[in-house]
Amino acid sequence: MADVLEPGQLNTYFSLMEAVSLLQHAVTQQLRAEGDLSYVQFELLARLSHSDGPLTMTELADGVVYSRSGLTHQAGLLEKAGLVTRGPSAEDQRATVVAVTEAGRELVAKVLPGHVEVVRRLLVAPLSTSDLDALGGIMARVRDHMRAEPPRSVATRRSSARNEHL
Amino acid sequence: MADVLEPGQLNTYFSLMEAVSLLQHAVTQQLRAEGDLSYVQFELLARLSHSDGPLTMTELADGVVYSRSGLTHQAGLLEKAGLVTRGPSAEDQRATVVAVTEAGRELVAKVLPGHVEVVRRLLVAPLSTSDLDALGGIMARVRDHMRAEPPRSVATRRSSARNEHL
DNA sequence: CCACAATGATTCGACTTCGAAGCATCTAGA
DNA sequence: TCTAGATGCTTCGAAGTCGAATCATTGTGG
Repeated sequence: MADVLEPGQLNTYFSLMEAVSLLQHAVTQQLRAEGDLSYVQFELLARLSHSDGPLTMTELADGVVYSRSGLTHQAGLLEKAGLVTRGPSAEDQRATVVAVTEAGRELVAKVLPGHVEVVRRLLVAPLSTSDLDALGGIMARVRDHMRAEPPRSVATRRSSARNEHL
Repeated sequence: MADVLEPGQLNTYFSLMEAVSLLQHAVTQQLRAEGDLSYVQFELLARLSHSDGPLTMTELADGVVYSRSGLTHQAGLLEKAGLVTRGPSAEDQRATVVAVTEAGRELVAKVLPGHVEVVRRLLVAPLSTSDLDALGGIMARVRDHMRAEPPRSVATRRSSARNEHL
């Protein structure tokens, strides 16, 4: 293990960060324009739409934001917009369960095609099928590795399960 | 929209976004802990340290932030911290040229090893050399494609290019 | 039953980022 | 020269994120 990275490895890191930054900016613009949603809001709605039932705030936060307060804020906005509902949990009075409303599902369905189109145009289009397969495998491995790595005192009070899809 | 993305392509996109989000969060923590710098501030200092001479605000902003006002704010903070200097340009009275100070160079030198170490541990470690090479090539291609792609309603008023709409 | 810690969520303040509007300067054309 | 538009940067307000502190509930030990 070398102490210093090869120059090419650093360049890989920079390319990765800049490309994703550009992609993130593009999809953020699209979501704001077509659905008046932030990227996080879209992620939350998509997660709720895809889940079987309502989720608690903690389950919903996992993997989307790095602070609970941020989720509280966004969930409040989504509730005010009529896209989700919040209510007390039956089992645990401390917990708040969040459910997507019909309007929320419709909004996701409305903005999803445009979202996918942006991804297709910016990420999929310039790559070959084998490139995409390779990228998918590589990033899944990196992601899993990071999830497992010691959180290093990240303030997220980790909960039990980890969601896989979406 | 008959040809939506393959499920695997969408998963590639999600893996990419989540992995980079985790990586970004990790390096941000490291920079804040070891140098009291934000990621953008570090990028600006690194860019200035690496350049031959001072840069104008516009040159400095290119590729780092998506708004000029954000750069103005950060440059002000860096100047207040004594890490950069700002002064009028000789050729163009409108322009502000930014130069890194010795303290700025020293701070970059101080935090860079830890920064590289985080990247090595989270991104490089779980991948093989060939994976890294492939990733570098793929992301460089994606990045270049996005840079060329048009509809960046980004406020980057480029020197020679001219945007038609919006 | 009663402290007391752990857990789920919210409130609050500080910081960052962006977009629109504004000011100053440069440039091109009549 | 004079005027209008383009360009460089800053100011200002709105929105988002995070961390620390806080409130409420659950669980545990005496």
